[in-house]
Amino acid sequence: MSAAEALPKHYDPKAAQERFLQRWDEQGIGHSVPDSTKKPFTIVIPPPNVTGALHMGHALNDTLQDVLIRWRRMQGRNALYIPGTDHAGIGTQAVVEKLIYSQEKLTRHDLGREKLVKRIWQWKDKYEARILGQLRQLGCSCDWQRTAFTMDEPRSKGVRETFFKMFRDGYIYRGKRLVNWDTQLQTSVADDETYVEDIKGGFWTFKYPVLGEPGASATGEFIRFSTTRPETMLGDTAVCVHPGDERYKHLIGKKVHCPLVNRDIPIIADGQLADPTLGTGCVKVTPAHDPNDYACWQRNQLIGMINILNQDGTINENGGEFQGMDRYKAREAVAAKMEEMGLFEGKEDRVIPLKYSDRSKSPIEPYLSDQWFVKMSDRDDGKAGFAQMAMDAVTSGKVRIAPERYAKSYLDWLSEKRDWCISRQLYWGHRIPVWNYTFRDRDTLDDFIETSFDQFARNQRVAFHQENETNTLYVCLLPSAAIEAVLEQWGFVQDPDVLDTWFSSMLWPHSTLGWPEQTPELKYYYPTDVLITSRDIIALWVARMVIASLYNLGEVPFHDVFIHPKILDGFGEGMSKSKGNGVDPLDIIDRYGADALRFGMVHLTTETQDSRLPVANVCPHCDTLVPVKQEHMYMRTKKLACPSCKKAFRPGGPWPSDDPDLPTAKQASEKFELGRNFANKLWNASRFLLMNLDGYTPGLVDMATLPVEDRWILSRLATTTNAITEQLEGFRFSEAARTIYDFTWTEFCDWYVEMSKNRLKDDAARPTAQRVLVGVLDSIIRLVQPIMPFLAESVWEALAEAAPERGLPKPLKVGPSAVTASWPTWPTDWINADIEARFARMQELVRFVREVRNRYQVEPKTPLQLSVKCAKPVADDLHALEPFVKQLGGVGVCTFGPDAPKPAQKASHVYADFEAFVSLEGLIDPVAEVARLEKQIAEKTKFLEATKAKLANEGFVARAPAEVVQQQRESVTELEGQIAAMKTNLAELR
RNA sequence: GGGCGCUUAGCUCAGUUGGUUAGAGCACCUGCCUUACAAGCAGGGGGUCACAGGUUCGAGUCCUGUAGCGCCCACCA
Repeated sequence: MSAAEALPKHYDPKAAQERFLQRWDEQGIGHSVPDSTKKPFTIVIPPPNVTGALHMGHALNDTLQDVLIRWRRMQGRNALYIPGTDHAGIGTQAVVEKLIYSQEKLTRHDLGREKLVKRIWQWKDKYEARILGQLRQLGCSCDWQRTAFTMDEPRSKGVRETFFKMFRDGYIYRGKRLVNWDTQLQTSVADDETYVEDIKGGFWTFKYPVLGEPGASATGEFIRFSTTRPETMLGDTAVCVHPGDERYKHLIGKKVHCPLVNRDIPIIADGQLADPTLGTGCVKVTPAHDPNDYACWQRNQLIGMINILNQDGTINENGGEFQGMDRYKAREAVAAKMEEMGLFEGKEDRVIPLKYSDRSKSPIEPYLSDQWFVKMSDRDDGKAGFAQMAMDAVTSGKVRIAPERYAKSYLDWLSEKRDWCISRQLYWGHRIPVWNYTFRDRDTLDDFIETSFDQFARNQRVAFHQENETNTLYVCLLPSAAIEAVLEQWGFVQDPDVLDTWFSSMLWPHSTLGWPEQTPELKYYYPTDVLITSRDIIALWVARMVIASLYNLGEVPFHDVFIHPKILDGFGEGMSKSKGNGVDPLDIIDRYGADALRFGMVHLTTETQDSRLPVANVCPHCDTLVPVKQEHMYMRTKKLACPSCKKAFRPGGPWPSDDPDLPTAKQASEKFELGRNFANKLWNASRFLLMNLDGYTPGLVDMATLPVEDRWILSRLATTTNAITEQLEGFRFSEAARTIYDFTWTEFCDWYVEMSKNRLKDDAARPTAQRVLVGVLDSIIRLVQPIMPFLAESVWEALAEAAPERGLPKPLKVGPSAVTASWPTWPTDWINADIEARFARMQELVRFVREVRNRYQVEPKTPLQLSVKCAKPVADDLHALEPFVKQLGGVGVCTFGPDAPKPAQKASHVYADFEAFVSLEGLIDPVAEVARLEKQIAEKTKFLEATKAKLANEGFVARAPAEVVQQQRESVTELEGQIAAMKTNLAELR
């Protein structure tokens, strides 16, 4: 028994993964070093958050990246795929804080900054390892030696440098802004870190008494307004009406009295804030606690702004008698007080949307707070600001976004040119490198700058900003322990905040290459080639990377951005932790193999739409697939009974088990059977070859002397190779997967391999057949390697033993690994339309024979009289049919050629180039055959009429392309011939 | 509210600049353990391309509108 026969009948992905992951590590296939003789190809991973494990979205993203990397590497590019993770400030801190609280009942305030950060680093180490492990399991050929983390030493340097430069150049400024305040975590959160939920709330209507001329007392008139948050009345600084609203026109400019805090506030007109068609048409203005009101204040700054909240959500000293109350208590108290004063007009219940913090799940308060900002708008000197720079990069084509439509979201978002709040009130993150000191008065400050501070004023590592309103000096430093020490000696304190996570991720394409150091890597690999990511972070991340790269290096960070689809669950909803409908990629790898997972991912990556992934739980007791139903989502179902074995289990998913005795199901999805089956098919085709390679000798294959099937498969191979190359160039991943699948399965396995069986038994034909078979298989392995690397490597290894010298047309000694093999290219004249047409005729003949077998239900051993009258003889090609005819077993007499005899009682089949007859003697009732023929004639006639009608249409003949018209004409001729032949046969049969 | 998509076979999806009778995988039916593969082979059934208009010689494909679904952004005193 040969080694080939010892190969298992099924491809074993687990064995392959184990074996080749280790070997690739040893070979260091992903490791890349600058090499001026080769062109680089670089991709940086969108760093997954260290909050948790990879999900299917990551699997998709990382697969696509690795496909491009592996493909370009085969094309001879020096491919670098940089792996890494993101510290994900709020997310990670929240997860760890929650964990610590649940286990030890300690808050971050109990622990303090240093201890908490230490604990988060431990968490990070654990999850980073897990993520990188998953990435490796996926088969990603990353350069593990270049693994980066957004908070490691080199990346921190980049952050510090960038912040310093931006501070120095005036792009970073200190501002008081309204932020989403999480009163529980006591931090501001970004808009994208919040979600909105409808809750039952109240809708109160109150009135303020209108005052007369300045200083005068109440006029007796009232102005009515409504609110869902009465407590904010403590911070009202105006009431606002629409300038065109006749009801209130006479009141504009007058004042009302706010009795809660004993304050007189103006009535202003602002068309953007007040809508005369809503409610009373009048709104109270609380600039410090409402985004719209804040915007109104920006337009009308004279009205002032009053903050009424403490950081923990209680009312501060500006709230008068309500000071110290929680805001929700104060809401009721304020409403009661107003009622007491007779200023309450009514309350209705109303469902109101309330913004929540994604992390703490507590309601967000709009809160006035001191923050750091990056200026996005255009500069005062008229030069393009950051937002404009990023827009120009795309409109000029320096950065191409695919699919194209996403360029619009990118441009739309940037065109708002909104400044970016970069400070976060957290411990976990890059500490803001600014020290400040607030002086007693302006003179003291000026004096300090002139004297003491003078030693730093021109220091290249120091930048400072003097804030005159508060007499505060802000000093930003590049790392310098000495200067820090001096500052602290003077009483300066470092800003307690950390930077928004995106501030470090925006540097990723260059910080991973060592920037700000001028490393050889930066010089060689930068700019990177392609960025692949999901559409939800186009604005947050992609745009900012463009900005940061242009600012730091004057170059775009990448030339192409590919936005991949979103993976939805079986019901069309996005996968998320909160819905509990996620899938662990490792479950899929475990069941179907990494190759199948990758193939599935590539296959679903179409340009137009997102893809649903119906999921099933695998019963841990009996392996039955139990489809996930919608009601299992949102973690509602914690226990399921297997419909087959009746035993209980917990549905699979990303949430932790709270019942250790209940086994957890793994998850499965039929979608990955496609890839698994394909892997198996290719595996078995390889097995077949290996079993038939005895006596294989490498040798030059001469195209001119090859039989038709060889020339056909090579023509198809060349076409397929070209197609896949183009598809990958255009990020048409799904098409590439389908192309290699169809070629391998249908053309190579179903037709070519079958045809080769006969030749392999013929001593004269065997050597060439072996060479072509091996050559084509070798090419298939190469074409499939980027998508299914473990499979490719498995087959490569097996072939290396049996046919170490192979390839078309001239065999060469191959290298040790499919990963480093070259991407195929072929002579253009291999593509041969005539040969393909000839072959198509043969396929038709074969299909006829098969149809006969199936239609007439011939018993396997019953001899069948078959005769094929070829109108255009293809005698030279007939040898290729033998395996198929033989395969049918029952065909006794089979005659081909122009003079093939017609049996007396026969079924007839008419094709474009031939007529075929099968003797019906003893098989079926001729009456049925008559009926079949009549039906077929009717169908063909109907189509013929339709075609003729088309040709009779002057518009069609005049305007359709000539070749289309010609096709129709040929179709008519052919149909007429076929119908005539059928009629003759019908007459004979009768 | 603004923007972007989607709606094609029972399910999941393809469908090039409009052009012969709209495809695949799974599922289904029939027959096969044929010496690579039953995770397979051969054959077959199944679609008014969401709906209504329009442009065109010709529409799954282009335009307008309607309905349903999804995503992004903004907002809701």
